[in-house]
Amino acid sequence: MKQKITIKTISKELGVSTSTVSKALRDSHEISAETKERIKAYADFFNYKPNNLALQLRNQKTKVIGVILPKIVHHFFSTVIKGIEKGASEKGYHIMVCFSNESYQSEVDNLKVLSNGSVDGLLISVAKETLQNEDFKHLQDLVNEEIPLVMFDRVLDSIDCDKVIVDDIGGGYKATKHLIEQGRKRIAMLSTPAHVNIGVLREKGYTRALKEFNLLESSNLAIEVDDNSDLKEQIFKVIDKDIDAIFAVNEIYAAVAIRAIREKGMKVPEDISVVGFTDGLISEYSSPSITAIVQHGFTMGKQAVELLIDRIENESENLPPATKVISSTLNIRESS
Amino acid sequence: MKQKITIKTISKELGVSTSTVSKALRDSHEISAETKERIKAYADFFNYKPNNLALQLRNQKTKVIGVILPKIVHHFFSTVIKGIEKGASEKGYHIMVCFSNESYQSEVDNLKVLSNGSVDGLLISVAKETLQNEDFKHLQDLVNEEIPLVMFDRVLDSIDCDKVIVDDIGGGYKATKHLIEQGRKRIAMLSTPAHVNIGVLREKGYTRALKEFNLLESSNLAIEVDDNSDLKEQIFKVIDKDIDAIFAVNEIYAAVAIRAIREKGMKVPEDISVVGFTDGLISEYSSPSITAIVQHGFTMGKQAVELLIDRIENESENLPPATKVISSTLNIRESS
DNA sequence: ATAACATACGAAACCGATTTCGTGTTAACA
DNA sequence: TGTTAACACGAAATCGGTTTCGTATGTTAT
Repeated sequence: MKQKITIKTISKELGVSTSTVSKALRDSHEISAETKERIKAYADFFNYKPNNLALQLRNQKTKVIGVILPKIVHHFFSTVIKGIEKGASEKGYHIMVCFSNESYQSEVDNLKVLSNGSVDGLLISVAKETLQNEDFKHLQDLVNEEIPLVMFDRVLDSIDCDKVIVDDIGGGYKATKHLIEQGRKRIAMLSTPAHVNIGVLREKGYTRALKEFNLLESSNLAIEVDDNSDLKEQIFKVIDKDIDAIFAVNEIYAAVAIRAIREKGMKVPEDISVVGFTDGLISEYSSPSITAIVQHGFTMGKQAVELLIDRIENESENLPPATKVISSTLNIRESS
Repeated sequence: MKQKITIKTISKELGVSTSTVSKALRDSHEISAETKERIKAYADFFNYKPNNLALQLRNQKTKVIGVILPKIVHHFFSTVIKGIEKGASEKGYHIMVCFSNESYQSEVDNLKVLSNGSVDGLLISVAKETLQNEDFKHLQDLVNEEIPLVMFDRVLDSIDCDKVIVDDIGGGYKATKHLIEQGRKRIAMLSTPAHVNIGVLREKGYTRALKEFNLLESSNLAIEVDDNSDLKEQIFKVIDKDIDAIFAVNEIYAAVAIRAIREKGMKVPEDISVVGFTDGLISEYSSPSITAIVQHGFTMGKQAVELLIDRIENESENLPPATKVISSTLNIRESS
């Protein structure tokens, strides 16, 4: 990198002190008009730009927000990032993104680096491994150090900070209710293993809807999908239970379910309706297009970052942590 | 944020100088074993972590790489990011991600902020608007300042820096050749407007394949899709030209094409084969699943960042700029 | 003529680290 | 006993800015 021009360079060249240069560039009244002119002209000509690091160190703020995500190649999370970036840039902040890749150690490492002055605050969605480990010391430390922190999507009850979550229960309820209103009686659910929180919550909504319509006895066909064995085989078994609808905990399960149903010689939605969770490109462009619960990732990201910036800029107020719930909506398409 | 513990705090508390503390923590031989012990114990106990900003300012390097992308909610780009992050973290770097949202002004603004010392180098994929404007001053400035820069995917010939691109011509060629080998004779292509480079290049590959098999007269059915009017209508017109295959410039066009073909009462792949470009979730999970050119975004991101870090760490060598071409492969599925 | 004050600028501290260089103490050696 | 070297540590410069405070000069009021 070419040697950058600094205030010191300018001050030497023009025979003034660094304080004068600094003040002149910031248009201080302490400096005479002609001196200002001279300095500004010189700075302009040589394309002087103040060094960010120096400013950040001096001001004790970076205007950078750290974001730690479990993964990126995922429609929901990339939507969340977009929301975060939008909200951040609107308030003059930049974002520094790291990925835990669902790994506990990665999460800890990233946290350590980011929390050392590089950022003014952190946005975190916890890795799966961390959820399983149940070791949250790194996050508790953050809270203890009073570093502004907002958790989103995958949050921990035991950590005392602002949170933004999707209304998973409500989503599960809406999806199931929709199927019931379409006249479906035997509604299966493809859920996740119990340690993944979202599956549990969405299932809760599913059960609530069934209960409300007195279908708990006849329906209640939830299975926990095992990611380690073949997905389609597991779905085949569900189909064999003489069902007329499937509520899938995510888009991919829904897409694979449709394929499985067809392979069994049945039609969607005539024989079996399918509703997914997460409204991404698959739901939109597959044929038939898939009815799905929209998670509003963009809104979630934007709200999370706004909450965080609010914390950062109004530290003194010391308000108690808040939890925002982003409600989900149903996008009805061809599969139901 | 709670007042952070600094070297100065430690030095005051233990009655030694800051130099001693710094040296002790870095395990310098200049410091006696017992003093080291005392200082380390204290630092450990109060969870001392050196301030990143101070280090970065001192060392004149940040170990951060700036990334500017046109968009994020896009399978290809999120894959690229993943590759970038992987390559970066392997070498101890972090990434700072910004989005231009395809806007020229956004790109310029982001560039300005990042290039002021916050990062050691930059990775850029140019915004559409910038490509149209043909105003590349901001990028030329970067090169003039000798800030390490690697452009990827959407690159500019006129800027003298390292580049990583997808082999779009080869991809178009492979896709078309595959269709020809399946016995297709009248192959349509859904391309982009001429100012979008990728469409032009992929079309070049398409034409080359047709020429090679002497189908240029009979086939050569490329249309430029107009994003402002209805996509499906445009595809209907193409189908009416009595074609037996479609090569779509991206996944979405391919998915919509399949839907249009079905609505016309024809079958995929029996009546019309479809091949897409960009192998994302849509191609994988739609039914029929879509044969597609895999772009290897991950590889592209990883190679780009490795090229960049090489530049950063071996500045002195001053090698001439290189351009890497990531070759694409065909992933054959049900649609062809 | 002198006190009072505004003007225009510089010196120095500060943000939080690292590192070079200098120095006082002690031990070893001639 | 005097010289030298090793040891252990501190002072100060540095990275690139900002800001407080002090001060020389000129202007105005008394």
